[in-house]
Amino acid sequence: MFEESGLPLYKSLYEKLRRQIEEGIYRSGDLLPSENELSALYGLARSTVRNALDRLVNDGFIVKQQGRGSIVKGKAKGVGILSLKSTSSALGGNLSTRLIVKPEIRSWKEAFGYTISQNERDAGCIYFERLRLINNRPVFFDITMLPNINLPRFTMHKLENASLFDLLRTAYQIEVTGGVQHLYALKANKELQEYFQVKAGHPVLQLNRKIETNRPGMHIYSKVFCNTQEYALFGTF
Amino acid sequence: MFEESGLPLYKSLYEKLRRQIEEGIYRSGDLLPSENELSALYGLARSTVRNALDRLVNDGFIVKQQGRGSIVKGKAKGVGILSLKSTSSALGGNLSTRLIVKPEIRSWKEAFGYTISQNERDAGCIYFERLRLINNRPVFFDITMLPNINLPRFTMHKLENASLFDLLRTAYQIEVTGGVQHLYALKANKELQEYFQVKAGHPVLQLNRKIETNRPGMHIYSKVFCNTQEYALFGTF
DNA sequence: AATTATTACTTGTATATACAAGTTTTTTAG
DNA sequence: CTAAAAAACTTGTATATACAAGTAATAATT
Repeated sequence: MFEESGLPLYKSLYEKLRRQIEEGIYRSGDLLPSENELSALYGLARSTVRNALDRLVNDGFIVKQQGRGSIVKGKAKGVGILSLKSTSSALGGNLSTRLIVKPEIRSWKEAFGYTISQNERDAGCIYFERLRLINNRPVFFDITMLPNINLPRFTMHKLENASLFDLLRTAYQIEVTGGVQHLYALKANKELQEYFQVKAGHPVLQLNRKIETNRPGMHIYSKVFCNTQEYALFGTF
Repeated sequence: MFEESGLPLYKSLYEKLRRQIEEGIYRSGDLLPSENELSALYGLARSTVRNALDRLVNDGFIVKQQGRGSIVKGKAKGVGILSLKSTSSALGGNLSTRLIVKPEIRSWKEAFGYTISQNERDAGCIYFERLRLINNRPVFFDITMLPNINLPRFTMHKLENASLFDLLRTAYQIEVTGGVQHLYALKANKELQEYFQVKAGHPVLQLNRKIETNRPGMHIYSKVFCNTQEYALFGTF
């Protein structure tokens, strides 16, 4: 079944099930086929199936219950805090992104207070700024920096919506393994007042993150400002 | 070695290694004994050792590197956002907690906008409020609510520092499995102005959380206000 | 018909084995 | 002494097997 993909068997099964959940083939509350059924279906040992399911549990796609089965949750865990959600109504397809600074190669200046390694400094910095709008109203302003290590044609990709981590995972096999984050509440400065169309003194949420990946020594540095008046910064963990 | 504990073997090993890391027997950067060594040391199959190590990886205590070994990180992942850290200097032993409302049994009114199940409603609500001070200056004010299900003598325990989750894990075998959180920046109201000793208009960070546990249907509801002027809300993930 | 006991099915725990892939140390060759 | 090759480690992937523990469906009993 999975022979020619080059990926490990458990990873192929993980991606297949993940895709099926994201495409709605399995819906929230559904039971996945049992471990023995998946084992027979794809000709894998039960341990291999369990390895794939363990990762789906870790990523928040399913929960398991002894005696019952694997229950689909339907949505992935966020990366720390990343996802966003309306405080009032469901967030439809009204999310848009405006690139303030298109992805470009720079030299490193600073990384929001986090320390960067010599490797990262030598590689140079991919830098971009985005303003995100919900229903055409600006809600998030974020700055992202990452080292330019083995990322051919990165600046060619569109960086819209929340696709950065999907792009890194599917195109470069880079996965997020963890990180640290710092949160502040502050008053909007002039730049943010302009971006968010708010008055002086308006409270704004600031989120700084240093994100670890499965590439040793490669981190993603991110700074997000959020106008939480109508929309909250939302996350699952 | 672990026969009489009643716990599964992999869990006993997990707890043992976790304890050793937290007590500083293994320091950050150290290598744990290899899987084969642990296997021989405690008379366990390598799979069982790997099960324990996988959990240590998930909890952020170690990272593994193929060909090298299991490298100790030394600090656990926070529960979503929970830990706190000074923005200027290292946080010494100067953290103290003042119980504003001692743990008491109430009936449920609301749960910070989150929906609670009928089971939880029937069980009643354990409620408490805490003010946390760093160097005798108030920084966090939090309200916690959880259903009173099979928690004998809970209100007898001291709830100081960040011990709630340790208490639940060690005394009641309750572990956090995930959750959702919402973040806002807002201006301090009169109550918070008093608690934090700040002026009107001061920006304050608010964090609402619904935390899932390994007990199906049991959640912890938490609301935290934070004065981030000197200390940031800090978390690892 | 309702209750109880049994059975079948589910995930959880545990062991044993084998080889692949990556890293470090040791040995060997120059 | 240096550099390459080999060996001896490490974790990663994969299979096969067995029984325990929890849940759901079925059969038996009252």
